Amino acid sequence: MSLASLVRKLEQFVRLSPVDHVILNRASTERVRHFSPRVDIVREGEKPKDVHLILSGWACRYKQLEDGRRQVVSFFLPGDICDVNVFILREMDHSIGTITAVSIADLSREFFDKVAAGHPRIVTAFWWETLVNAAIQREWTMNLGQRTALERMAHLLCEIWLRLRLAGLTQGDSCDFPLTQGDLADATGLSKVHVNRTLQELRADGLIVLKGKTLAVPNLDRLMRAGLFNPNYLHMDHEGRQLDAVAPPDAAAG
Amino acid sequence: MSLASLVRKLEQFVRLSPVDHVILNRASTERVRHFSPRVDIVREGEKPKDVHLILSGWACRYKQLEDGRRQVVSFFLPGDICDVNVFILREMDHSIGTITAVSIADLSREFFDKVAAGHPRIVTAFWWETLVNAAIQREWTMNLGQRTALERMAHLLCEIWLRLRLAGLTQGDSCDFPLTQGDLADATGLSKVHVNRTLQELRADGLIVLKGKTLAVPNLDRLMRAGLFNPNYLHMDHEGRQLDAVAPPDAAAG
DNA sequence: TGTGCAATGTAACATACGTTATTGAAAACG
DNA sequence: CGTTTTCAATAACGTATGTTACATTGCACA
Repeated sequence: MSLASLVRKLEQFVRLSPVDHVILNRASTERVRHFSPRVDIVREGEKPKDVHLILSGWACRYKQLEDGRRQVVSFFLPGDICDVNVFILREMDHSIGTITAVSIADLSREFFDKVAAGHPRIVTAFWWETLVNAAIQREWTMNLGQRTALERMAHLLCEIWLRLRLAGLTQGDSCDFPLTQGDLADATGLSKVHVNRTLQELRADGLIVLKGKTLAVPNLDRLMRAGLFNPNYLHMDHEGRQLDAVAPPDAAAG
Repeated sequence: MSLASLVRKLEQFVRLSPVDHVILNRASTERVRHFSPRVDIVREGEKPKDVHLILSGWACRYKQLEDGRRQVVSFFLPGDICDVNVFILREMDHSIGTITAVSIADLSREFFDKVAAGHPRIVTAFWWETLVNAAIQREWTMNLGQRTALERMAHLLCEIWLRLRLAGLTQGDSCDFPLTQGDLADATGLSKVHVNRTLQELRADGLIVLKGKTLAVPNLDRLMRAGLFNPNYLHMDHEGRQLDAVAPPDAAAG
């Protein structure tokens, strides 16, 4: 449906040329697939073939132990790219599953080769995406290692909120929120029961309004304080800073 | 001192040309700096300028909350590259500090530009390094979120052991191990006291011999089982699989 | 070659969070 | 349109791990 979220996000950081837009647009409409909620897009152990761009819907990366313990290690929102250049690796070390119904575009190795050879601004934008994803993963490590249940949950909600907002998917102080308490448990390393307790506490403190599949954040600052949330790791502070490409000019001659 | 660990690691994955060797060799001898144990190389909030290659010694990435809680989010061993292309970002979202005395080579933006323009095998190797680091960070998320203290510690020790072995830094079943119990606590999200208890238990089970600054692993398989350790995420299984570059042939004409 | 400081080890006690179980309310479904 | 399944809510109870405190060892350095 919407390549808009990706472009909106990337352009926050690098100004893309008209040709860049055409390239991205073509790539994201050529090979589109649709998935139901709660199914796997990719499974651990498979050979990675294409890179997936989330066009609509929510998905997650997760890992599982033999005894069934499951950890969600990241969420994918519209506009997110699963892993630039994953096909370099021989096999997947994790699975990717949908939360809601999802449409994705499959981006081929050839697409990335073409980008690498002739579209340095997109290369820079993809490196930015890669570095931010790494930063998010580090922050999750911090979240699980050091924060209490309440802080952890507040932090996660702040992150999702800001990422949705960057993708243009919030309306006023509320947004769609399809995660179940079970999903939140798998993502925070807490039990479902304790997730419930924690959400009750956040509600009681007036930090969130969560009902059905809608989340409202009446006061983001307060929620951020509760989660000891420092947005620096999302590297969103780039308004007006329209970088030129990182690759040298001559590489752009393709 | 030793560029060897980096080259050894990368060549596990991609065959580098003689010219590639020269490039890497020059980059890693030009701008070398030395640091004492327990000092910061980079601080959160600073503008990233160069990329750091660890030539010798151990370092770590860490994040800290205002109240002092500290999480080590990764360890750097000889041959590790801190973050390919970090200078794309406006400021660091974490700090990098030494554990032991450390020497690093500073790799400039120009170096990466040159590599991107004319050395596709190194580009591939750097993407591999980047993707593996991301996989390691995900596994840490899993480790902190789902594993018990004993599993977590065993898992961490397995990872360090295998990474050291890949870098050629183990001798038989033992290796240098400069981490204090405090470091292990910060990395595993456990208290120092509980780290001590956990190490005692691993010792009692004959899974490790840890004394002074030396670690021995008498039976890696048993330690791996104790940590529910699946090495797939390190993507080391590439013997004989000498990939050609990912970038298209024409880009190699530099 | 002591002497001081950092690192390790241990005990007693506290608690945040997990587990199991049950209930009611929504969704999903045939 | 009833039936089934999933999800949320809550209670009672259990435990892995945290906290505080102090003793011991080891090592850097004067």
